[in-house]
Amino acid sequence: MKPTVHDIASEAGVSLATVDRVLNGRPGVRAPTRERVLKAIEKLGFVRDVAAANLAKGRVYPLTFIVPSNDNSFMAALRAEIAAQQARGPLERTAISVTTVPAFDVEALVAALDRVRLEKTAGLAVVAIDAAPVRDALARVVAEGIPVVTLVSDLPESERHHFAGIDNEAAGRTAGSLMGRFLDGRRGRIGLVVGSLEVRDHRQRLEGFRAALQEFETDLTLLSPVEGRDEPERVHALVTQMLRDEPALLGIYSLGAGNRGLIRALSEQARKQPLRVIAHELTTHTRAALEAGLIDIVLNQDAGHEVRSAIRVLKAQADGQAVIAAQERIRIDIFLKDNLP
Amino acid sequence: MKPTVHDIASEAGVSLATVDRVLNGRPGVRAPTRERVLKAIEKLGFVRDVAAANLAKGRVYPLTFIVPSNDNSFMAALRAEIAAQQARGPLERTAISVTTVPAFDVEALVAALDRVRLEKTAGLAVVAIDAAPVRDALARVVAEGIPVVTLVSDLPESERHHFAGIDNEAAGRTAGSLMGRFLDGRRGRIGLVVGSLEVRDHRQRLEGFRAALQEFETDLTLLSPVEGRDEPERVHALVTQMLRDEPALLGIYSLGAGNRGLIRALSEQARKQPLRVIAHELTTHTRAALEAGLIDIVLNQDAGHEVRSAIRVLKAQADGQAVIAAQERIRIDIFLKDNLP
DNA sequence: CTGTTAGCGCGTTCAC
DNA sequence: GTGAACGCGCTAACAG
Repeated sequence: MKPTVHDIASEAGVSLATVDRVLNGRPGVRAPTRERVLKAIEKLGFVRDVAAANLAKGRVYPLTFIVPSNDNSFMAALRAEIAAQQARGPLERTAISVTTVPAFDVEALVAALDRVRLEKTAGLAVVAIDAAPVRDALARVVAEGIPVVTLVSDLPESERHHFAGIDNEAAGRTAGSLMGRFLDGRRGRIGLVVGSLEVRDHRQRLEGFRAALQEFETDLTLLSPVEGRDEPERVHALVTQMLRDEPALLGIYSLGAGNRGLIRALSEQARKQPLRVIAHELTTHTRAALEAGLIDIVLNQDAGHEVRSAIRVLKAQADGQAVIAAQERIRIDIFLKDNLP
Repeated sequence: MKPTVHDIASEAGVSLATVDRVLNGRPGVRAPTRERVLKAIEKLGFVRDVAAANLAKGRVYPLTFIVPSNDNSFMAALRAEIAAQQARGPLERTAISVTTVPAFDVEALVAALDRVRLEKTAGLAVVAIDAAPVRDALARVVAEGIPVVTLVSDLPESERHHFAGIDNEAAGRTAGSLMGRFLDGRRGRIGLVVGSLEVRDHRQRLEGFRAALQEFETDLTLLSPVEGRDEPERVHALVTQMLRDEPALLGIYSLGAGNRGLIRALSEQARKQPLRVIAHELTTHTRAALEAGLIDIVLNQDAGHEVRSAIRVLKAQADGQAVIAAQERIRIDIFLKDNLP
């Protein structure tokens, strides 16, 4: 059967405690003794039973999540996923506490981050805002020795250990690449709806979209982006106006949130020629719009994956174990009405 | 802290053994005693520690996989994923044995299935062939009380407990829906390359593709499908001929394997007008073709997910636990060159 | 520096 | 019917 610490101990002629010290890289073992143990491990092909180790340790990981109290469906889904993992805490040996802060509120976020430093948390996951004070506050948390993962929205210049989210530039390119294939050979205009160009994610998506579209030799013109602030009402007004003012409109790329407004605007108009629409995040609203044919494509990041990945990374980091970054990459999902989950 | 069996025992005023009997639904407990225990469990919100339970049980799940010894990249990837899980056996408390049988060989598969019945396996995962003798052999395995999961290729009329694979009709619809958007308003023809129309998966993809494409009001004509038998050489010859004979060809949907041949044929021709190509399974070849612009879209099923899902389902089935089917659904991945993992 | 020992939460003989 | 006691593989005090 599978070799155990006992087998290693007797093979190496030492006691369990010594084996344990070597296994966990703790001090108090002379080099030659350590060598003997390592050789025994090698020889017997020992693999430690993580479940048993955790059981013995009885360790729990107190983790902190800081997320915006945003009203949109995606953030709600994210919070729901965190709550789900919170409920699984006893099973996963985690104790997750969640702090919500007003969206886009730098000061509130900084205050929350500074509060985290006082708690004895084993790791922090935070939806970052792209601002210098946030970067500094994050640095202070890291300086405290607390592992930090940015969630959904990154802050690459900061000291965060990992980012659990999608490559937004690639997402934009994907949208542009699809739109280019949809409208190849046509002549007309494409509308762009963003949340805010001050948000890094949105800027990156926009860049990627433009770059990918340029590779097609088309007579397509991009309208200058309108900012919907991720608010359905505002998006509704902007899109309605766009549809009225631009008879040659062939497509719309909505790269922010607030798609309820987009969908309402689309359903209110009655055009003869089809309009190709690409949006982000699969929610009840965008799903219904896909099924109704109002939206062609939804690009999605799986909030559940992001949350679970963040937890895995934080636990590994807390234990000083390396993570396989490639394995934690969050994929860009593409949904049509035909491959909905 | 988390309540344990000890807490339940003292709360209910019984011993650990009695609690255990109730927990595992074993006989030897009077109804009133059982009630007291259940009430205590309810009251304290007890959730049993699966890891500790497994540790105590020392249980291992001997699982059997039967897969075709096919030469194509997808099956190779599938076998690699199984091997990877095999290596993780000690950690996951599984002991996986793999049997390979010649592809499309009904007799060999039936023989392998009948051999499984003699082993004391805790579960079987098999890439099915759509044939009556296979269905009967599967029924015999199920009759033996062995949980069975079909992998990649299903056999719905059989007694299998679960299917770990994609909805091929939906995959076909997805391809058709994309092709329709790519070529909307054009006039021309679309080529179809299948492996074999005797394979259920391929028939389903074809059906889905046709159905989705019909929803577009286009002047597109579907050529009758050519059968490449999943062999690169054959596919190469067929596609080369198609490209020569059909000057009005606008797109190709390759719904089987052997895409090496497709890619070679595409790279050898030099057309002026772009050709929209959709294929299945992300391999080193199709990935390179995406990046080179020879293929527009690759639909993919994640072999790793399929294998891991099959294992989870088999273990659950062996323990008589229900699985959340929705959670085990294998998604249809869509890849462009822009969102490659 | 190294060894002994007592658990972690649960399952499973055995006696009673 | 019910309970006490031991062990799964590993960690963590404590001794030595």
